[in-house]
Amino acid sequence: MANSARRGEPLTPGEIYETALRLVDAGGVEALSMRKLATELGVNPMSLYHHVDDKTALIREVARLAVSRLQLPADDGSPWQEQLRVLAGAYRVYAMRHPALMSYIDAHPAVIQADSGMMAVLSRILRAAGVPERDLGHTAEVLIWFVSALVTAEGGGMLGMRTGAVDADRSFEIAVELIVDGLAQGGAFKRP
Amino acid sequence: MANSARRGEPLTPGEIYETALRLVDAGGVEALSMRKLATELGVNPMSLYHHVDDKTALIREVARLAVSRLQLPADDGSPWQEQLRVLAGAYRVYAMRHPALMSYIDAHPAVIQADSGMMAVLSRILRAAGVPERDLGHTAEVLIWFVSALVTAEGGGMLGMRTGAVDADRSFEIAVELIVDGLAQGGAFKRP
DNA sequence: GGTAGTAGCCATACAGTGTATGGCTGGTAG
DNA sequence: CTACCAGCCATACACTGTATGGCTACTACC
Repeated sequence: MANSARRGEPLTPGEIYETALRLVDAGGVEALSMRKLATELGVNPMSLYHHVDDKTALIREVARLAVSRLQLPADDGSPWQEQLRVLAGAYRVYAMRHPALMSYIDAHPAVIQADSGMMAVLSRILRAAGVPERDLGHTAEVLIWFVSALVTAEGGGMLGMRTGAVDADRSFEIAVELIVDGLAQGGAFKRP
Repeated sequence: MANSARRGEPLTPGEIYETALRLVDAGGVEALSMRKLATELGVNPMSLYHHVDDKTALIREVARLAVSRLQLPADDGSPWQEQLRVLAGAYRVYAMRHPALMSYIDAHPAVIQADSGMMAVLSRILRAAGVPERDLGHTAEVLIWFVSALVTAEGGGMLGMRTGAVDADRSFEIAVELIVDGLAQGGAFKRP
């Protein structure tokens, strides 16, 4: 394997994705260009294509890398209401770490086919909340989109842009409590 | 005013925005380029700049045009639960007409500072639901993000991509009923 | 009526993008 | 020793947004 003329060692997928993630975090997805990434790595732009199919594949891998770092809370036996609050909080913290990437993922969710362990944890909690099996998928989907949109908006500084409301913590609290109350009520799952 | 060499009449903002909206609806925001738009209008690309500041201003105007067509239901005296369902449904129908643009607006809400009449209608309904004045802004914000994310996802064919759930109508129904129940419960607005 | 001003349009050019193509080099398998 | 090929790179193409400057024909004013 011939290594680079201007670098000591060959490129690794790891450093490519890490560096790309850094660029995205710093300037948004639109600030990530193959040329900038290459310069950052001290390498010719075309060299990247020996490790990555194309730019969309690169971003998908970067997204996967970020998602893999989502810290999911374990089942601690506490009531489902509390576990749901904790899960939402964890998702929020995670989103604040990569706001630009979150915004991209929201618009291109194909990048993550299976949401790592997120779906499993959420399903368990929803079952505990009494959501019937036939509505589990739909409900999980809805809740992920709800929370995802909200934390992405907050991370992108887009909260309060429509209404002037400014206290993000309060908005998030209201959001979570609305969901908890709605689930507890269970009216959405009544047999027709 | 010298009119075009290759067109009979001067460009109008109207036809520019209409055509741009058509392009966006057809191929997404990324399919809208100044050159394509110009060709579509039978005009030189640079001619557009006499009517539009730059591309982001163009998109903002296109978004405004689309938003102005949102059909908001009037107060018909029915219970707030019902009015909220109708409002959500109207938003959904509207979003399905311009899915690509919705996705863009969700990621760049700065394009619409004041959501036309949407905020007013929503505020009225929330007041009727008993949401205290100090939480009105936050709650409205949260709900708009909730519903907006969901219908954008549906319009973009991104629903079911995370969980495999496929019945969009059912997902939407669950979403709305969760919100209605949550508001009715009112636990989110209890004094600390 | 003549003239200055300008609205509208266009040609050219520049810096940037993703990536297809093909060639070089040096380590490794047979 | 030879063939192969992983890794890297130089060049090139089509595309993007838009800065600059020039042309033309209409309007406003003297």
